[in-house]
Amino acid sequence: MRVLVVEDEVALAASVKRGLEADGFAVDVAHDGVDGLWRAQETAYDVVVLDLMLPGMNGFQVCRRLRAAEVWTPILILTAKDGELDETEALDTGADDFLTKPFSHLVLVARLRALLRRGAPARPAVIAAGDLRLDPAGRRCWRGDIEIALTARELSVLEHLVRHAGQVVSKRDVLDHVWDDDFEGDPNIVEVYVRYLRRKVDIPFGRTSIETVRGSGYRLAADGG
Amino acid sequence: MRVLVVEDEVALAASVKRGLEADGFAVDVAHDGVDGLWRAQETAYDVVVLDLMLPGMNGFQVCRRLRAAEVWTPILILTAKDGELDETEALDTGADDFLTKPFSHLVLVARLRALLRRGAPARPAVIAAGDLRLDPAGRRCWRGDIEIALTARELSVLEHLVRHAGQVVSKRDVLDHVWDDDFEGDPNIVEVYVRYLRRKVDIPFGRTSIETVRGSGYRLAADGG
DNA sequence: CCGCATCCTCAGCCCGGGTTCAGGAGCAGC
DNA sequence: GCTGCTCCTGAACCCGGGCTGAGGATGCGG
Repeated sequence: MRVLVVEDEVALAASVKRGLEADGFAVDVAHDGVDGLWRAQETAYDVVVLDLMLPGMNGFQVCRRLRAAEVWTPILILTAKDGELDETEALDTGADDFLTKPFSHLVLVARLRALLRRGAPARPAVIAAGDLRLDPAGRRCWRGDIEIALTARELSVLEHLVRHAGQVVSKRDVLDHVWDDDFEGDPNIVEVYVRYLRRKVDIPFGRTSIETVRGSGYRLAADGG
Repeated sequence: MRVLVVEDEVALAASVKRGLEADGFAVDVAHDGVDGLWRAQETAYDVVVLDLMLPGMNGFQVCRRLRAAEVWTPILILTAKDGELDETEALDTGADDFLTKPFSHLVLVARLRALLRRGAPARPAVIAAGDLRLDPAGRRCWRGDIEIALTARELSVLEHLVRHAGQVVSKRDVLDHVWDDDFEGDPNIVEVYVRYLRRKVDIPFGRTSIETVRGSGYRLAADGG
């Protein structure tokens, strides 16, 4: 695991480096924002530890620039102040976690490992069944290269189907996962949305990805039909 | 995707609910630990967001109880304090991730999606007797590589036979396991379905996997015929 | 305020398939 | 072979799950 530590306080940087190396990390250190930004772009680090207060370019800027450059390496922000503003701003700039100084070595390692466990955020985060792709975060959907316009509900229903591709999901199941607790309407709504979906993702392409399993529910073909 | 938010601060809960709904989640809210525990057990949520500081029962307790009750829904813990103890303890009690308040909406959503992505890996769970395979969850059946279309009843009957392959199962037994308790119709129905099955899984393949044991019942050949 | 997209309701239709039934075939004992 | 079972088989009935089109309600942007 390769870590980049961007920290201008030499003593602290050295201490962190030593600690992390003892825990089996390979550690590089940058002492200012510009250098940190450069290294983070040039090298495929598994995680970046980024101080906020830096000479030249501060942590926020580094973070934003990295994300702008499509670098999605997990970033843990270090902040001296315990200001709410710092924290929210840090996370809004695309950081994945933050830690307030002073911090214990144990916590730092725990958080780094947590970030690593999650792995690179795989920003697109699309799920797929065959050539039917779906980006839950971006609320988009494609059949092959063709993007399909889906409404929020349609996409939610399809998302649930894609996440269980190959398995039969009952209408009750869809209802429970896509609609609120307090939905007490006509369960027929599921059939209606399946129909909407078929009209958009199957029929125009001459496919049959959403199969009806009479008496049980629906099944999205694992290969997308 | 169905989310349960357990959070006693009404304003925060409402804000989170609104935010998540805008991102296409179906959100239920519980305002104390007892309610949260109850709902999380009763409903198949895809993920639970759990505040630590709760009236009645705190987040740790809720988390531990859920795991003790064999509920493995991913849990994201929210903590106000930035205590080292909180974090490690949270992960020890079976939580899957934690987030320190205040947090940005973006980060919350990103983490929830990360948890969902890790979600249940869709186990195949097929049962078989020789080259006769059957996927109870997917409601599908194959003889070798050839898929066989079975109706719900047919598949239920065959499933019971496959689960007892090599043993004789009586008609009464099949009736009891496949049909409702209150079924008081013609027991001949079992014979009828055995016939349907033979027509689909045996005859076209020149096999005899379902043997009649006169006076006792039927036996599915352990090697699939 | 109007128009449009989205979400949901409703009622009618169709057909798959679960069940029943009656008669025929096969097996066992005499 | 005859009798009395059990089991097989084909056809017919009919219920209800699933599909569909139309239209009302709601909310949002212009």
